[in-house]
Amino acid sequence: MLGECKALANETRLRVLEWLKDPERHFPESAGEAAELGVCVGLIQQKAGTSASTMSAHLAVLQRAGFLLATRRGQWTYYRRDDDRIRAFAERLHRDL
Amino acid sequence: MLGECKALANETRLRVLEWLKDPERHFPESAGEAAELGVCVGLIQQKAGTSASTMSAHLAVLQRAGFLLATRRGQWTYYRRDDDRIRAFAERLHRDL
DNA sequence: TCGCCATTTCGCTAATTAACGAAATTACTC
DNA sequence: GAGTAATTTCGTTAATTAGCGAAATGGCGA
Repeated sequence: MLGECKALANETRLRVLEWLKDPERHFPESAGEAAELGVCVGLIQQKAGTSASTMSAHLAVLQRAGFLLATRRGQWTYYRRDDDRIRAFAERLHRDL
Repeated sequence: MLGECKALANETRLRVLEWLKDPERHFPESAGEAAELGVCVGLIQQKAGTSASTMSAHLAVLQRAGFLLATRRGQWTYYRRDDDRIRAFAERLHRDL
């Protein structure tokens, strides 16, 4: 609960979660192949306007909180939403908050 | 959204919200009279083990986020949950997150 | 009015979080 | 195996948040 809330308590991380709801729309460069794998760090970092290392840390926080899934494919790491766990968290909040 | 999440991103504040779900149980000293008004700062502060000023700041954060309602009665300020707005927030999170 | 009590505000210090660039790591490509 | 590109880790600095005690405020009651 605390970890999840802390993960959401940051502008940049909220925006990333939002973008990943519709990757096609927010990352048109990322077309085709890796659509269901998610979006690679470089593109997210570029769109957010942060350094690569900063974005890497943000994505790690979101992953540890259970909101994102990461898949390493060669030299790229693709991130996508873990909608099941996001929904589960929202429901737990609705029950317990 | 950000403000609400930040408000929840703190152990002490989460515990206060939890306690106020059942004031009778968690604040038996506060019996009777002011039951529906809520619980005064002093009792909450004492239970949490913080200074009065620290708790005052936490309660202000929760109030600004819309999770608590405050009623000043004489020299006491009583806090209680704003369950309507808490529920509304949980639902918005369920929709938008 | 005076003094007291609960609460809030102020000024400050410590802890946590965010950010960067440089260096290290990982994994293709040649 | 060497070179290259993407990502992560490391070390550091800046910004935000949490905490306290002391002082100020607001309101009761003698």
